Amino acid sequence: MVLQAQSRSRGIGGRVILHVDMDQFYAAVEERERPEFKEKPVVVGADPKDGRGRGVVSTCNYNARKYGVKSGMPITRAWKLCPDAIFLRPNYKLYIETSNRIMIILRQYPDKFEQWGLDEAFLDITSKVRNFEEAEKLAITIKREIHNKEKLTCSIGVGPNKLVAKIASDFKKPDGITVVRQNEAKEFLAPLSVRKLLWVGKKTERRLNEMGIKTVGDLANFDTQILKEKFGMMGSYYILAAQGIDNSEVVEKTAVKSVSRERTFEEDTSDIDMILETLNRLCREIHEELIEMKMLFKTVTIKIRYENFETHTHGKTLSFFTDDLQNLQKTSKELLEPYLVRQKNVRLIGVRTSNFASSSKQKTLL
DNA sequence: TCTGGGGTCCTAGGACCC
DNA sequence: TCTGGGGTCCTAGGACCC
Repeated sequence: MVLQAQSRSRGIGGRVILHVDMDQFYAAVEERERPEFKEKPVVVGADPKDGRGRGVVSTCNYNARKYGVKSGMPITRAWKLCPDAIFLRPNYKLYIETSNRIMIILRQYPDKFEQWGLDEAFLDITSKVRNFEEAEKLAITIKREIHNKEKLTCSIGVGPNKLVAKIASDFKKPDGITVVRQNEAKEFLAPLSVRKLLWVGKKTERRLNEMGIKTVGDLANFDTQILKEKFGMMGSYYILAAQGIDNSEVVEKTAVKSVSRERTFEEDTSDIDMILETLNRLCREIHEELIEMKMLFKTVTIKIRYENFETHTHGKTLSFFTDDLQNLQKTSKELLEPYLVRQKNVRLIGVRTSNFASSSKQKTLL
């Protein structure tokens, strides 16, 4: 991921990168469609089912945040914090359509463009501007165009690399612009929690905290050898990141490498027929998508999660590429069956296909 | 706090080949 | 006859992103 594109460094002058991040994207799109929602707390995510629902909050608006609701939070907790909120199921079709139009707008501006999820993008505008002042003006122009055409706001970070631009875009939300030059980067990052760094998630944050590293400044001053030993390649990345250095390029995303579906049951179950029926349905959904993409798969991997959250994956690589539904269903059933033991209720099952070849090359590949 | 769904990449061990 | 080293592919698990 990050590390592969990492080795090349830029010549003198340096880069200018924008990170554009739509504000509370799903909730904002819903508010745009239903302006009366604007004054109320809106939570987009799973169905709370009067406090018995499963799943999490995808996005919520600022009115919901006042009650302590956050994305990623269990929907039952959000329901307890704010039972009067408007709880909406995500309307992905609408978000994807909106996202596609926004990405078309953004693509006009940079030399290099990289979409991140539905609502974020990196823009390398190095050759388009002479300095960071011009970059800030361009950011204003972009914000204005998105707002005129889509009636949505975004926050933009301007930085010398992707890491700093991304953290900067999060600095003044919503509807903000934050500019951080290379010579300001280290100072800008130093007081922030290590958690703000790209690729530092919950687990890594905890490990770093246990080593006495809480802020990016702490990380910058820590023994680099120990970090490398403890965190491997990522350790080397963290050391540079803490200095505000990130040489990864803005690159267009390449073709998808896997297609998967998974389902959490409404209640943990031991109903084998129901589980296998669900498995078949997931296979059908995957199959449809693969046909549309004109892709053949060679590897099938199933996933099972028991009621105690113990999770296993089990995969098999075939000796040939195929897009046959019966084969997918048969293979995933064979892979899953050893895990369907009577003593443990099942919470989730999933199927993933990977190891793709284009079906136009079907005849030549084995 | 009782933890979705769709992805990507890294790690580490093992098989297998030369 | 107790044992190298490099390369590639596969498998399972895990961390992270939105």
